[in-house]
Amino acid sequence: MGECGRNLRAVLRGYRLAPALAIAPKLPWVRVVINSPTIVWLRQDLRLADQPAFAAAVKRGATIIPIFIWDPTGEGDWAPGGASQWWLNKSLLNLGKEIEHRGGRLVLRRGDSQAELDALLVETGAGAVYWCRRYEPGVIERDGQIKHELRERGIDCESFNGGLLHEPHTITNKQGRPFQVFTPYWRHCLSLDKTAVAEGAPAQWPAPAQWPDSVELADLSLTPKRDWADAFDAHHEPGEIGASKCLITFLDRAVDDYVDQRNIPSKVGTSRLSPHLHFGEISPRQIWAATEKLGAEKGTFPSSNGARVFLSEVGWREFAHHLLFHFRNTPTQPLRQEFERFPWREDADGELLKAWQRGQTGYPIVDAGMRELWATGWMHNRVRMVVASFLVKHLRLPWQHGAEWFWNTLVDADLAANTLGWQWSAGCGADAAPYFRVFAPVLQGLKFDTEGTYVRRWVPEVADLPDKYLHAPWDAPAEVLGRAKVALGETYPRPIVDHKAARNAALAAYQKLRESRP
DNA sequence: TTTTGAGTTGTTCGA
DNA sequence: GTCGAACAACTCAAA
Repeated sequence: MGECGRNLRAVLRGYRLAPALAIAPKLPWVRVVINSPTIVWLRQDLRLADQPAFAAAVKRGATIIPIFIWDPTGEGDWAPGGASQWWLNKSLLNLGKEIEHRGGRLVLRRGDSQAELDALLVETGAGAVYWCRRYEPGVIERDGQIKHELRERGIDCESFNGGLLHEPHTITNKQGRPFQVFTPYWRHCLSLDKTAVAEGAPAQWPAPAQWPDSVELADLSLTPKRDWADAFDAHHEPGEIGASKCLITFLDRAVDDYVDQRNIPSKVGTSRLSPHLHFGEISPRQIWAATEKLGAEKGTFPSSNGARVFLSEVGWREFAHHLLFHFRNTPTQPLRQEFERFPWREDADGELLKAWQRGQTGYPIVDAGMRELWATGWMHNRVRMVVASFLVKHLRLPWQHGAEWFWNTLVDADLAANTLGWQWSAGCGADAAPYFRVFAPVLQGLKFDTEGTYVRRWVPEVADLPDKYLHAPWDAPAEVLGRAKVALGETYPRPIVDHKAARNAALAAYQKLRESRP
């Protein structure tokens, strides 16, 4: 069916078309300038550079209307959590400012995505809708329906790869199946052609004569009701500019020592790009290009281990998307099905979970991590592994509980990464930690927070303990505790589980799982 | 086609 | 005190 036929059907469905389009329909054999505006639907690609949806809109040559629709119920079971909403609010604020600097406007709407797009098409007479793809199962389904609907109505509707080096559907192993082990996956990706950085939004905005209605940012109610997130400001700078600063600082100061320093939670040894990447304020393509460029200038690329290991972390993000795309039930179900029968511990009143969430387990490194998370919306990756292992193995509580808490409290909460991380920790996912790998909280503390800087910062109750006992206050003699003004069970909890006993119970539970295999 | 070796992040035990 | 081995099972690719 030609454009005219589709336009006709659109009219029959009750949609008013742009006059320009109705008068000069785009026919395959006639080159016609399409004057109807292009809607660029922004989602998790909140940036103006390396933005293929904007690039395509520029190429189309009409006015551009960038929109964001707040549609939490349209995200399946995974509406953005509180911390993510805090970030999103700031990110949208900054993106709106950037667009305004260029003479444009960011149109904000709330409600059902399809309904809002429909309304915007009517209001603006737009003839095209472009967006960058997302990979969450619920979102894939929704977007597919929307694309189908719009195309049925003769709207030029296209989606693009804005957030990955290689999209999941383009990667398979030699048997044509999805990879389940990281190393061969990443080797394969590295053998492929590099993905080039795309063009972005125009410097001078081709603004429509009339902008469609927009709600105020505050109307999206993205700021938490309680004052929980007020302190986040001190730790993060959401937005495209913040993302660039973050990358430049990291490449400038930290990438060369990344291999060692990334494990020290008291230091800024990691890139801290995760929330920026999640919201698409920066793309992995830009990160790749910048890492290569600055490394080449310094003469450290490709020879530097730091850069290589850093880029392989970007690879883990890719791998997470690969797995989520190909194994769509993994946000709630273990990839390895036998883990459905794992004998989790009863926690009827939820006291164990609560103690973990609040950083009251009695293990300082665990509590420090959980409190950093609550206070800043972020937690150092080394500590994420420690607290995850603690929840799943020491407390033997379902990894899904941890995933849910992280989902609500992390500013970088990302369905793909969160799912991979938790399944990896629980040992039930792809390329997972072996069952016998039970992180010992005291050892991890001593190894990666030797001076105790991190624990003292987040668990001030024990700050006056000498290094020797900081990570295991219960081992300290009474007089040492007294001098440090620590009263176990009063000022700071006794350990809620005994490490050795908990470790053995976890190993026994995994043993049981093996034996009960059908 | 079959076999083989290697695989993000650890801990404990015993020599 | 240090060091290597053992702790599954499975995926993937190279031989």
